[in-house]
Amino acid sequence: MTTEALATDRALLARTSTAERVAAVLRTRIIEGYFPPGTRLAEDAIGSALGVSRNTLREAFRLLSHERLLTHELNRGMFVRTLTAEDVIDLYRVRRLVECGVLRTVTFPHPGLEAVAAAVRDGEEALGARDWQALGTANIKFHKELVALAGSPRTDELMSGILAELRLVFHVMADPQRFHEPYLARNRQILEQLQRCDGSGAADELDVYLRDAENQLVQAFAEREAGPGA
Amino acid sequence: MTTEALATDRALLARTSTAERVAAVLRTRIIEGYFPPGTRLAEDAIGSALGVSRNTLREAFRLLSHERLLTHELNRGMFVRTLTAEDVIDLYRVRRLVECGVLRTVTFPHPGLEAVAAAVRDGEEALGARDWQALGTANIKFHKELVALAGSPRTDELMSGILAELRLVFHVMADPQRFHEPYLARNRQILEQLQRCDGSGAADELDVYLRDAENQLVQAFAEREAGPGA
DNA sequence: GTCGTTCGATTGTTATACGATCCTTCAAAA
DNA sequence: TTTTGAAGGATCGTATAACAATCGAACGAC
Repeated sequence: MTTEALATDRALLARTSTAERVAAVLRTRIIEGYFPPGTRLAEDAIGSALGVSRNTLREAFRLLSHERLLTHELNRGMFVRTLTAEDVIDLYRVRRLVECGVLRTVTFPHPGLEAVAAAVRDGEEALGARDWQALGTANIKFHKELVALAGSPRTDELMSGILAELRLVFHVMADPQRFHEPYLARNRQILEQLQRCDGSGAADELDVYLRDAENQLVQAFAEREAGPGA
Repeated sequence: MTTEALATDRALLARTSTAERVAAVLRTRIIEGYFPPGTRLAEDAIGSALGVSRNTLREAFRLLSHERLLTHELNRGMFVRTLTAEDVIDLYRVRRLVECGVLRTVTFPHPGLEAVAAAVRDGEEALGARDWQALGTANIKFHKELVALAGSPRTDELMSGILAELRLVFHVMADPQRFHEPYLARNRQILEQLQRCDGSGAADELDVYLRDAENQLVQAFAEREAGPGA
């Protein structure tokens, strides 16, 4: 009997520090919109509410600020990040660079395509059930699995951060949940191109796809700028 | 008189926190090899040596662990990251994806090429002066400027992290400083292709360039594995 | 030689304290 | 009226101390 088989179980055993658990709680709250962008997170208030000390909370804050979900102003504290139109543009610039770059390398029957297909199916089922929440989740999973085709831990982590920021962006949309709906059909089309080993064609289509989404979001930002309180 | 012109000076005024300054000191020490990979950084020892409290030091540790220069093991402390051959492979996978992806977009006279040209010149001057330290710095600057052509803050930061990790990798080379020397001529060639707006050709050449460097490093890792104490 | 126990060292976390900085308020001066 | 300056409170940045939890090594029992 070998002990190597247990190596994969190690991650399950690894306990998480208090700071990481606190960060997870705050991350969820921020993404779901409980703490809207611009909110100040006072150390005292949050710390006592969650029952952790300031030191531990600060460590959690630092974790989240590295994920770009919080920004830190010296002697002023932590704030939920407020993204600008320029941020959206940069986020989509990175997405086009990375996602399209990965797709272009798919010129053979890639085993990871099964996970991509699963994400597409999840999205289609969510559409059938009119579960917009699940649809958004499936769409994000689709793009995460696309990048995972590269088999690069660092690229995965990069994408994970980019998508976390994007969830912050989606909050500016009037109806964030339905934002993803029209892209569902295009997801399947890209999947089918990949299954035909036409990575280059898939990349070209994804490029247009991402430009469309970017324009849609930038326009939403422009409208918000025009009439914030209207 | 407008105040907008002063906006760029703001970064200079912004004081840095103690944790950031401590992180800067440790970062330098790690990169220069004073703390070799695998070294454990005890909170007490480092903290008292630098004259900062444990809390502040821990914030600095967290900064560096996010840069992947340190790894954190629960209840065991911080260690200088020890990279594996797989890390090298992944680092170069990301480099090919990002650097080549950026180059491929250069199909017009890009103003940022001046900075790239400056990095090439720096390298050539360093070679003439046989200043291997400066040569390595110039080479890293070359690649950083290549990526900067994308004009994307997030891509710049990603690349900055990748290059920091690479400096850790170079320590496995018997003669890290001269490692970069043969790539200098290829830097100029890529620059000239970019100046001819042949981004695609430059990308193709850089792809081979990076594969060569990767193989060289992976081989050095294999030799180190074979006879660590020889 | 393997297993269980003990013990010292180090980290994880909390609590407290004080100086530094920011924001607000309000009054005085131009 | 607008601007300037000062006082005050609130919050953060940092240091210090303390205790619990955990790890690693040494020791001893079987």
